[in-house]
Amino acid sequence: MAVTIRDVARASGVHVSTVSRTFSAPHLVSAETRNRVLAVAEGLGYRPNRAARALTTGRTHNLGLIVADIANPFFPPLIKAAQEQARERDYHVFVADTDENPLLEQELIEMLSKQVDGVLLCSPRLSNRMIERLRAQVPFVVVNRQVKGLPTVLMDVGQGVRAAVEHLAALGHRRIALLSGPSGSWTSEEMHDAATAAADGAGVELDVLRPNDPTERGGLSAAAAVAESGATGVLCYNDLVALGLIEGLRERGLTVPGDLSVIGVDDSLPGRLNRPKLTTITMPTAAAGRMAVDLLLAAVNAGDTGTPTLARLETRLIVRESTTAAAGAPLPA
Amino acid sequence: MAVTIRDVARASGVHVSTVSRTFSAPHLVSAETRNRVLAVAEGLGYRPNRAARALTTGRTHNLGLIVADIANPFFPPLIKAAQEQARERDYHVFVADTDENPLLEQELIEMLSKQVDGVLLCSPRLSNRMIERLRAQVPFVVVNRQVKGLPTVLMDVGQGVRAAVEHLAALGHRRIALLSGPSGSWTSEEMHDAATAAADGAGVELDVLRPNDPTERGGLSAAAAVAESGATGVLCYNDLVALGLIEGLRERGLTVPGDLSVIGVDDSLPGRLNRPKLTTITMPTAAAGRMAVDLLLAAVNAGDTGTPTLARLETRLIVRESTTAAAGAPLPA
DNA sequence: GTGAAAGCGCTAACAG
DNA sequence: CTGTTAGCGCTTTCAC
Repeated sequence: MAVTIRDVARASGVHVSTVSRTFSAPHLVSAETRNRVLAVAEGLGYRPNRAARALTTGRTHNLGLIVADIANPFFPPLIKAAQEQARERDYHVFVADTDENPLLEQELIEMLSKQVDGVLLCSPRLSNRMIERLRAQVPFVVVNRQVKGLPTVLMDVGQGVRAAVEHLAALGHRRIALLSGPSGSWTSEEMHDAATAAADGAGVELDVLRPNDPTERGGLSAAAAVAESGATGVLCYNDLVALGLIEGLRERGLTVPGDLSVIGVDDSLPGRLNRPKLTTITMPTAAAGRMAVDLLLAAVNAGDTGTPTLARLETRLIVRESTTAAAGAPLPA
Repeated sequence: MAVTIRDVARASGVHVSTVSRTFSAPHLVSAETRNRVLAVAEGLGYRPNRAARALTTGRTHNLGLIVADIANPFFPPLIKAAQEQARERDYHVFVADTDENPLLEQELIEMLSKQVDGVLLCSPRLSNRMIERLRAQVPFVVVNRQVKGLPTVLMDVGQGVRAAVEHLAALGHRRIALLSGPSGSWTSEEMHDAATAAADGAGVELDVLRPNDPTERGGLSAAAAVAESGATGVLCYNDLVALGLIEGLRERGLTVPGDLSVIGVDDSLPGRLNRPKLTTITMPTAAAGRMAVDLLLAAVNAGDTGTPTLARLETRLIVRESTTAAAGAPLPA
């Protein structure tokens, strides 16, 4: 067995509770005793057992982070930022991948609930009803979806989408296609609404197309429909879809941005490294991860009272190389 | 407070120990009692508290997974596979990012050690000495580095590197550059040794160049050196470096594979999506993640006795579009 | 097959 | 400021 509080107490000639206090409420211990205990603990290599502590305090100092797909380049920066922020606040984080499967998501939440002080739900696939039922078991913060009454971190794609549509319109594109994402995706709905409004405002046509899949495969298989739509500008659900689309268009002899202008979402690594460099909408995923951790910790420590917070993070368009003036249209001044 | 074993006991008219057995040793309970307890537990929404269980059993059913950089596309598939494998075996996993910082790595291991049954160390930056010291606190499995006496999962880059060098030689490249990785990287050493031997065997020149950084920036800033080296074939530490290099070369008016052939390592998403599609060496990261979990669990359950295991996973060359015959050389039959 | 009792490592009143 | 006592939720002998 590892060294416990009892070993330290014995070796430093004090009672266990004094050792306990040395670690969890140092100011209640005389400097002299404290130093002695600390020295002994150090020497013995003592580490408080957090699980045991959790049993009495009711605080595990652990968080759960549940994402749909770790391998989707959208998530790693968020995961990285979240676990870093948590660590700085002395929390550890369980990361679990639901494989886009709502049932698994629910099961994971339930399994984890006893072991964490709160759960970060990123782009959950669970129904709102289910989420509201589960919240009795453990505090949540939801990222990238709006659930009534829960603290939420939203990345305001609408902003970026409007800018994107206006950008395309300014380049002379009169017909724009929107390759939207999986049904049930909050982001996809937001994009749809913002794009519709912006297209209306800019006086351009908007075709809404639905790929199978929020990945390069989805984009690839949507290429035919895009080509037939007559659109010269395309806004994609994410960078992966955009990259797949570009590939699919190329297979049809269409070039980007020569024949069509394409815009992605996420500002992901593959998009930045692609040729042409992808024009895209930034998603502040790292900031969202940090903010979500802070909101969760606040909810945990405040005991879930108070108005549920809603953090809206800004997105913006980054113009790179995959968009240019429509054929026959003059470059804007 | 959540519902405990005591609530279930009371509600089903049995002693707590019977409820306990129903969950942890069902065969010791009569079918009748068991069903009743189960039904009551279900109704009450009871979930065993794993932390409390850990206190008596000494098994947390948690694992730690420590990686250098979650955002590096090499890791997400490994993380995903590892946590999935763990989940199937009823384990949860803490994921922690060390930011390539050995001190942080050590601290994370120590903090996590009491809370997990074992730790997966991926591409650790810690010294061997330190790792050996820490192993007293918690069982390890090391991925992508060889530490004497510890269970290890290695991806045999050497294999792929030999194939890569031979591939370049067969295409008529007489001078090959190796853009190796950070010092202290086991993979980089392996690549170096294998490349040297293979170049020797194939009768081609090998230049070894050291980029700053195992990322696209490293490749970008190595472009000048590569161009000056006179090499017509380049093997890079990873896909990111390769992609950065290609970009840097292009800025110098050099095209790939027209002027130089470039090979990466990892078979990562950005490489697959790039144009030209990157010729690369597969790293079976997902398999490594699964295998590492199994080795760790075996070590944990065997009590760390027995010969430390060494799993060597195969790598292979995937020829895509970034390599072609050297200028003036005929395509091989 | 089930109950009683002790204890895992730690914290939290309560005394003193 | 420090020791005493009880107990967190669960498992595990040991009886019966």
